[in-house]
Amino acid sequence: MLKLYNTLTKQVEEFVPLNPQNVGMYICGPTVYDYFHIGNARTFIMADIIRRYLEYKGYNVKFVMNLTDIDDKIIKKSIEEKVPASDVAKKYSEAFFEDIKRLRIKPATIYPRATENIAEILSMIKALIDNGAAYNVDGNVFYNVSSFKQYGKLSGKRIDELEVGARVEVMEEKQNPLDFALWKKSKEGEPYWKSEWGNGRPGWHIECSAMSCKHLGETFDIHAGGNDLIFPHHENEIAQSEAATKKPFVKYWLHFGFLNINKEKMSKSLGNFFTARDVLAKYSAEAIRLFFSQAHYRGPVDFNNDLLDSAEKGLEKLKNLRSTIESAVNKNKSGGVDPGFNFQDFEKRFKDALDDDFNIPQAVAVIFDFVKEANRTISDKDNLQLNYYLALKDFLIKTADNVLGIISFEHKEMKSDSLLENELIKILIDVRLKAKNEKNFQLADDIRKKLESFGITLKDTKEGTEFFKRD
RNA sequence: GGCGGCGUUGCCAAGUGGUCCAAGGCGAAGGUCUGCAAAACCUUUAUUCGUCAGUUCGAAUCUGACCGCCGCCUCCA
Repeated sequence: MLKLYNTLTKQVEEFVPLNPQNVGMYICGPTVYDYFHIGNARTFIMADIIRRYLEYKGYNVKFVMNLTDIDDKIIKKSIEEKVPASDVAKKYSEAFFEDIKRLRIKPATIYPRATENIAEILSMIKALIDNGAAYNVDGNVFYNVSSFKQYGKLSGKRIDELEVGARVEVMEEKQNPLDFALWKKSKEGEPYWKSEWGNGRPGWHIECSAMSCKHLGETFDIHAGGNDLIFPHHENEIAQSEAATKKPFVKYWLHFGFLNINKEKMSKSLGNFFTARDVLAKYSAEAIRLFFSQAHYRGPVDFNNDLLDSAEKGLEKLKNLRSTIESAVNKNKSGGVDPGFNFQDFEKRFKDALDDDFNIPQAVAVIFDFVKEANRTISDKDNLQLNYYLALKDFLIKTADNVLGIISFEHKEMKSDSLLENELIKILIDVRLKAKNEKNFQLADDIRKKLESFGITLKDTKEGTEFFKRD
């Protein structure tokens, strides 16, 4: 039974989807005005693992991630770069898709964009006005926060306390400083869409309400995002959606902890800003995923190169076992003994960990325990049956590959090995063997060292020399 | 000022009342195997969970105080 922490109730609750088979999940995607950063990557990866785990459990997940492709930051960039806002959005949307692919993030079921859903947005704004939750002031439409009695139920904030803070933008037109824009009147030269209130563009919060409703319905199961979105973004989404539909918006709210650099918030002004691309240039997607998987999704995480190095190193254990499995499978020997390995137990521990509010670090620990146990069995007995190796592979594909995404079997297999290259390596291995037999260890070691520098590792075993290529 | 989070071994980090004298990863030390390696395996590496006081038969886990760190309250994953 899956339990998860719900920000709305501040409690760990049993997960009961609205429909027993199908789960609707929405995550706030990027504003496409720049490359996304490593903190965004954490959110996307955590959401990805949660989604994959729900699928592992047999749910049919409809996973919706929006792209905010029109907003102030995009307009600002378009002015700076003297290109249309749509070009900025196009460029960074494409970069976004490249990056998430490299991070091995499974594509969403659908990626709705704000600019492609203006009609839905307008009709929701209209419904809000009709319901007395919004008002138009000279082409700007605002949400009337005081009209929604439950405003603050997600973030635990109270309207009267917020007003005292006096840090909210002062705008003459607003009835209440906390009211937020649903529709922004366009200024000269800005992109706009026509509406009954005049030319303008949608406010930030409304697109998520409108698009989640369109694709997941008025009430859906899971809404996720970074911690900082709790207020005001998600609070506003609730206010908009529930005032428009008069129905509960979301059943479970999931929020991810922040990524810090040396305990400080990452920001461009502090100069400690890393895009996901920067990090991918130095580290593998699997290492990045493993690194994030070793901390609980709700807590903060500190990011630096040493930690990524550790993760990359830890991955070696997994990759080495993969190599062992693959060379055993390739040999395809018949006979051998069945070590009586308890796969069910590991699978149960893996499930129990993730059922407990997605305790991904615990699930990773189970994987490493599994690796150790598998290696122990292999080093104990040298005549193991093929089925055993296939079962090891099957387990790792189901868990570490398909759910966590920290190792890939498919990728390895698809890597096109040149026949010529392999034959040449075999010749070198033969030469080295002769050298070894003649006790010419210097030559033998030299060959091994040279091959190593091309990423080819030789391993002497009882059954001869094997070689592995690093990814 | 309001709301929330955090402080566990050399580093990262899970655990939130007994089965924990605390998982897993990295690092370190010794050993097995090997011509030497690599990989793997074995052993060791927190009598202790920010501090103090309390509740309890029993606490890293609950309560209180204190110290330290951080986030949100404004665009932000």
